[in-house]
Amino acid sequence: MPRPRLESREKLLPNAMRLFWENGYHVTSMDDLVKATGVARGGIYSDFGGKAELFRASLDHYREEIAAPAIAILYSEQAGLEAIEAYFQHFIAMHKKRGMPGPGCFIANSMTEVGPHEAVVQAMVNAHSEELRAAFLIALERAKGVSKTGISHPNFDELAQFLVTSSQGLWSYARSTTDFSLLESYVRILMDLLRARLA
Amino acid sequence: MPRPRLESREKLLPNAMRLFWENGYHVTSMDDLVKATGVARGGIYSDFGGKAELFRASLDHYREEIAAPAIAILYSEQAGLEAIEAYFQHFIAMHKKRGMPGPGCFIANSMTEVGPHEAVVQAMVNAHSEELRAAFLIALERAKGVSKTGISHPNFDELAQFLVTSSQGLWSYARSTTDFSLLESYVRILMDLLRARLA
DNA sequence: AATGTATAAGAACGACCATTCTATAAATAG
DNA sequence: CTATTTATAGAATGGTCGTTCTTATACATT
Repeated sequence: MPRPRLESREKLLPNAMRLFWENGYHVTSMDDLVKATGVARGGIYSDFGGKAELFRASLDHYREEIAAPAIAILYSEQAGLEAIEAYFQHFIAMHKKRGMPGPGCFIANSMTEVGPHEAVVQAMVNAHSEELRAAFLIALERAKGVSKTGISHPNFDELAQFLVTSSQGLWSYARSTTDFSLLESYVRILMDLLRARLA
Repeated sequence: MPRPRLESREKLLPNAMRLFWENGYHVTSMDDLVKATGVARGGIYSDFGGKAELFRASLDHYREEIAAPAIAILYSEQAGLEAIEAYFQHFIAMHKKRGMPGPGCFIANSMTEVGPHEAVVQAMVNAHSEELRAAFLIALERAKGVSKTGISHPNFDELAQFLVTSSQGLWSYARSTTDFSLLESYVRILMDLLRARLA
């Protein structure tokens, strides 16, 4: 006898994620969410409990649907440095499609806006950073494998964390500039620095 | 006949700046500002006009009182790379004093939270980034001067912009981690990469 | 066709917010 | 002392927000 699940309900999370991602937590109102998702107020509350919970679910959804496939690139079979470059190009291609200024990285945005005030969000952000750091480390060690070098190896653990930290800056910039080439330039320089250090 | 300017009024801007810096625009209420600054509601409105204008004035105050002295380090007489390292150490020392997680960079925070929704703020943020980029470029060219190198020079304009972009990530992280050594590690790796590329 | 449930639409509520306004005190100038 | 200006304290206002509640509708099962 139950009425079947509507299509709008299935798209609730992706649509909510997009709003929070683009506009942030505080600027996005429940009214915005109702209008953008096509789901009634009551539906959102019965499915998620409230705005804060929906935000957390959106962040989880981002990690699964957007971040995870990107991180997977770092585990691909290619040589280490090429995988790192592909990781960045993957995100940049997304911003090329959407136009600038872009939404940046939902997780990086949340780190700045709500992380310091919400322990749960902060934990999710840190978990993502740790995942990303581990993936960078794998790729870096593959790059080390083919190094013929002269100078001493860098500290790869620190270098992996550096890549995580540094790339957050790129996503911040993507939100504030219309100059798309800034993103490409960042990757060019980053790869140049890595190659100079590891070659 | 006029009543003299009170001390609390003079500290209005520094106190407001601190609140916006630590908590962001939306989380900071006029009530918070009244309590933290000791200035009556009416005083804030007659001096600045409203919350949005006070925020902009706070951002300007940050550029003058916090950012400008830091940027000045990049113009100091020391060799280029040492000036760049000193710039980062200066900000890190501030976070060491305050404890972690720290406030990050007020401008970087604003870039993420309000930049995309407020054209005036976005222009201020971009102006700061441009100043910082120019200062990094000067320091880099001083570093180039002493290079004895083998490989071709990097593109210094792009490299300066890379430093601006990358460092925004550092300030984001300062807001979300209690691990103070992450900041130091970032600078160690960054300097290591620069030295390997320019030496 | 009748029933029961899940949904939509939006009214209603209480809290909070930015802003304005009023009343009052403090301090200087004449 | 009086007048004037500047400040404080906080009440009042109007709007918006998140949340809850009510009513009506659509649909699958019986």
